[in-house]
Amino acid sequence: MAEVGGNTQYCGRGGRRRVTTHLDLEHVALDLFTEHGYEATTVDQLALAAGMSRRTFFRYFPSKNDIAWGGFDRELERLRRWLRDCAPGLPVMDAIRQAVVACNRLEEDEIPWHRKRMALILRVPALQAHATLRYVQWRQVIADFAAPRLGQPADSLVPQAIAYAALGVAIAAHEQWLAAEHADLPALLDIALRELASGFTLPSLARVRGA
Amino acid sequence: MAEVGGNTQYCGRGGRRRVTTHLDLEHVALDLFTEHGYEATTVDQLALAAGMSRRTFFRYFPSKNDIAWGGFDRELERLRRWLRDCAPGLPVMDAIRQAVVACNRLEEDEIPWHRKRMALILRVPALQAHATLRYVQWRQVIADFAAPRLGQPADSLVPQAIAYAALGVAIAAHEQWLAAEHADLPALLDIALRELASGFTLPSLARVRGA
DNA sequence: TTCCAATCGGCACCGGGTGTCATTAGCTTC
DNA sequence: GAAGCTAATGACACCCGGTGCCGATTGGAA
Repeated sequence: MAEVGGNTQYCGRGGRRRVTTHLDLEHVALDLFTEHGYEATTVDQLALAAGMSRRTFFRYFPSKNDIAWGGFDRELERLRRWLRDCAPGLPVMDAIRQAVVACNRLEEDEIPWHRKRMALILRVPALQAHATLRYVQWRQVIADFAAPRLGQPADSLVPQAIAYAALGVAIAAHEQWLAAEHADLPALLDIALRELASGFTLPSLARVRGA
Repeated sequence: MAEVGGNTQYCGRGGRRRVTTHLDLEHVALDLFTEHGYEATTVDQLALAAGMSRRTFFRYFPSKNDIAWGGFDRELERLRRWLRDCAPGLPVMDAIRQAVVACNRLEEDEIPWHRKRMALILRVPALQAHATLRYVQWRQVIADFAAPRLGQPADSLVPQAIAYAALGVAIAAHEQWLAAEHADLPALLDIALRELASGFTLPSLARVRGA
């Protein structure tokens, strides 16, 4: 997990060159997954398609489930920085909303890959389950931000509840984005997180419009 | 999955008696898990301890991960009924809070088993991940309740966000309960769900007390 | 050229999960 | 009480994901 998403072409001095990169392997895998289905694609097939042995595959990714999480660590770091640098006077829930929305503005050419990734993560049961283990870190970022502002430990009830709730509504927004062909992810996240911050008592446009 | 948690001693006419019940098997398994650890306990050992073959074990539970979910379907049904029967004028988030709190009042002699169950589900990574697949049904109950009151489809953004958020804070409350020896689960759920309904803007006792 | 370092490949092995099929145990009917 | 139906059981063979181990390869550096 330490080096997942790392560049990899050549690092330290000495040693053999790596036969491919995490990113290449990820793209090969995502293509096979979307074409034949996740479960139906075996690790042997992935390794074959990537021109490596099965054993070597597991040196690139700790498990088949981890392939779809390419740049996740980088995204986490972005979110963490955004929250660290936001205005001190900003209410906690506003800060979280703005940070999450900002960190989900994707570049145009990344969108197709991101849709593939999210389609897998949100719809394949095995990945849906595995995602939970990754979300732990995401929640930690939120809780670590909220806790000092509330004057409470990060592992206490309210910061944890905020982290869980924020994650939940963010996932719900992602699902809506995925379900609609040309939906606007940041806009959906903004609505969802505003609802959350209001305790779902917004007599808002969103509800009238059926968003 | 259809019959998990079912009674099972003898059902239809004809045929052989089942060698044990789901509940017995669950208790045997929970004991072994808490004694030797979840990962370290193989299905072969479970089957042996329960006096059945490995193959038969998988006729009682679809997977090792499902053992800890004994009465979950019944709990879901309880929650569903509670929400169906609650006062029509009650605000959505209040109804959800009251229902969840009510459905988590445990009988004294069930608490030790429930703590074992939840310790596994919330702390063993494999089960933490698997739980996600069970939570889908829980969220569905919430979304199905909230949707008509908001005049929206159950699969639209706000009902889904509410369901995800409610689930999240409920899990956070369960974690606090598990972490403290003699904590009061309904009380923690009540606090967490009140916070949620207020958008985490409560200047409340909970925060001052550090709950 | 030699040495070192890191990757790669192959192999054996483990554990969860499934399909198949013969066997067993019980109830019902004659 | 024997035949017949039904359903659960047990044994076996597989598949697949994942890991430990070790020798073989491929490069840079001394």
